[in-house]
Amino acid sequence: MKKITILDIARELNITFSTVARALNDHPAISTNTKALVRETAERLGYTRNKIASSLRSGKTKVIGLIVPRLELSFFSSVIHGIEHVINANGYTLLLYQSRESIKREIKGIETFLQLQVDGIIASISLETTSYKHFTDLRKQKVPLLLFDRIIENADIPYVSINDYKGGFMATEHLIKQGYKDIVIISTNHKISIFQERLKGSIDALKFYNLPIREDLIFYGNPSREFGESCIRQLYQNGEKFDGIVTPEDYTALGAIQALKSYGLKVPEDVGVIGFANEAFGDYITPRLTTIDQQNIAMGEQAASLFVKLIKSPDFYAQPIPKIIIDPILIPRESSVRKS
Amino acid sequence: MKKITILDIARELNITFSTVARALNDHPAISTNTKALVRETAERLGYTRNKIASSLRSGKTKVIGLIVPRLELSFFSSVIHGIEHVINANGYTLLLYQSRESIKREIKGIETFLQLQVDGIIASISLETTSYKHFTDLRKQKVPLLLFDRIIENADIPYVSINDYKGGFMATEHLIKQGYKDIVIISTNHKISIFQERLKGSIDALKFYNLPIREDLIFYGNPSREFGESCIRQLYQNGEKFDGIVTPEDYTALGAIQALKSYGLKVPEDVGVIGFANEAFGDYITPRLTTIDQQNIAMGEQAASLFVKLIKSPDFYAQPIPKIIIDPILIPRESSVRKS
DNA sequence: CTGAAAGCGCTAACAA
DNA sequence: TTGTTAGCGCTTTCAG
Repeated sequence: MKKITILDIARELNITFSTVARALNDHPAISTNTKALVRETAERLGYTRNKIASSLRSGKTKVIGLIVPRLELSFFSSVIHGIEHVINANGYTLLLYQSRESIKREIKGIETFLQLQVDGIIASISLETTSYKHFTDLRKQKVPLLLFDRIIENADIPYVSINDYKGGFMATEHLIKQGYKDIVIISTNHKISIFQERLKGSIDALKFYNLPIREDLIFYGNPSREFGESCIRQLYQNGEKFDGIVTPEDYTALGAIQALKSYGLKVPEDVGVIGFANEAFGDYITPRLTTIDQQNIAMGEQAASLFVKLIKSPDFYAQPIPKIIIDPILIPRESSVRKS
Repeated sequence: MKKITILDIARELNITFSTVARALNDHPAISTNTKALVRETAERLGYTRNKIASSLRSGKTKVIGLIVPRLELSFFSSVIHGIEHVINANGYTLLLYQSRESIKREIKGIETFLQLQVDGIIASISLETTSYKHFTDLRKQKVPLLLFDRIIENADIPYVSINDYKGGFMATEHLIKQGYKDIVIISTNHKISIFQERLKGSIDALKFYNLPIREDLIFYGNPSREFGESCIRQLYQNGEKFDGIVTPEDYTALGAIQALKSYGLKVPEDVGVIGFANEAFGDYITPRLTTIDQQNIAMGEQAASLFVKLIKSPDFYAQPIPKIIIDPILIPRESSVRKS
């Protein structure tokens, strides 16, 4: 079965293919009658528009490339939900690429997208990414780029993110207000700004409430269940006194809780734990995990809306570069709330 | 900054653009010298191949469309991991579309993919899907299609799946062997074959071990946490005697466990529960959830490998249609193992 | 080993 | 309101 083109439809109706093209694109200068005829014939012959051809000609693909670190994090799958919704509603299709936290793959993804002539790229950078050339180059090439959550600050690239400083502050403040005093801060050794901001927020919260900043209670590592466990192990082995744990994200918190349990410590009675990101599993575990919500779907929708808006304007990178900062929300659950 | 094309490179080197094209495609009839020269110039000028143009000409896009119900299920994100790996290694790119369990969106996804001239489609059907025309039509149009996990049987479409009958049997048998006797089977009201097979397997296990099949202990609904809870609530309200629960997937099992807990019943002491799919959260909850693993990554890799193999053959739908059936694996964890 | 030339299916400017 | 025509950037056949 040969593929049907506008030429086939034209031949069938004894008109030229450009009339057919116009009819299919709902061009105002075509009679309603011809349009109906063309549509009907298209339907009957089983015509499918060849977007490749129209993209080549028009220079627009109506495809947006999306780079996320990994789909396994429910944060990203929810954001995608939001993005996809808005993007599709505006006639765009999403092309997805996972960097798997590798800068090499991130670069590969951008390359692939450029070859495919995507109309723009939305991305959240990998944990490994410390050099930003592959992103700043896009700006030079005038390829629309918008970052979300894991953003690059001061790069004149539009972004949507949460106020991570505030999130860190809120998380720590929450533990303090629940009466926890010796607070361990688990942070990361990644240079990514969101984690740095969260850490700053945590430290400022301690300061604000006149609690000492103890370097021996601050950990730096690769956020993960394993790292959460290992921090608790170290604390335990060093005989440190502590009763609260602030983590950079929920998996680290999960690991911490599991390790605490294994040492016979009760959460939240003996130790309060708070995560970050509101991963889906946090609501299922025992005790249910207190965390900071990043308004995932809203973040996705706002990112996509902003992107769509900018891409319509004559210069995507016109000054000032818009930056949307969303407020984090504290989700208090069992892991940090002592039954009084 | 104007986009660089092979013409620019040709002009720069005083050769024709067709030589440049051949050089870039590593054509055997081009001297190593010219190739080097062309590559170097391409690099220097910042050339990016326009895949849209080459796709239009060659009729191949090297893009595979993937339709999954939803990314939030870790089963799908893991399978995607496997698929992406193999697909990329073979020079293809993945275009992702979520049906969100809606047949309407599923059809929309296929349409989008066809317009984009993807080289083929890999899909797992939505729960809502009972009519298969949009899939069987692909076969008629000779568009390569491969299904995984949620497949359509007897449609002459290649697929990769697990032996769901065996999975259902194993799950039920496991509970029986653990000493549970009054076993509730939660199934679904979806027509999808995988759930039907699991149910059959469960029932046959009861038969095999000479346990009665009690229709009042079989539930049909929409697999979800809520449905799991509601089944337990009904059982409780009806005063049914039961001590084992087989579920169609892990979220239903999660709901069941939570409801059981709320009624003061202990899992696994009073009631044993087994899930299906080995969702990531199952390992985090208390008690840790016994489940059936579907070898997600392997499934993805096998699906992609088979697809790549078939797409290279002259006729994708040549008889016999290959079907790969993977063995399910029982993952015994706390929710079904009584400490003796 | 390289060049010339046709054309993939569509959009859009210009004519009529 | 419709037709004519020229490409978009590349692949590929046929010549040389």
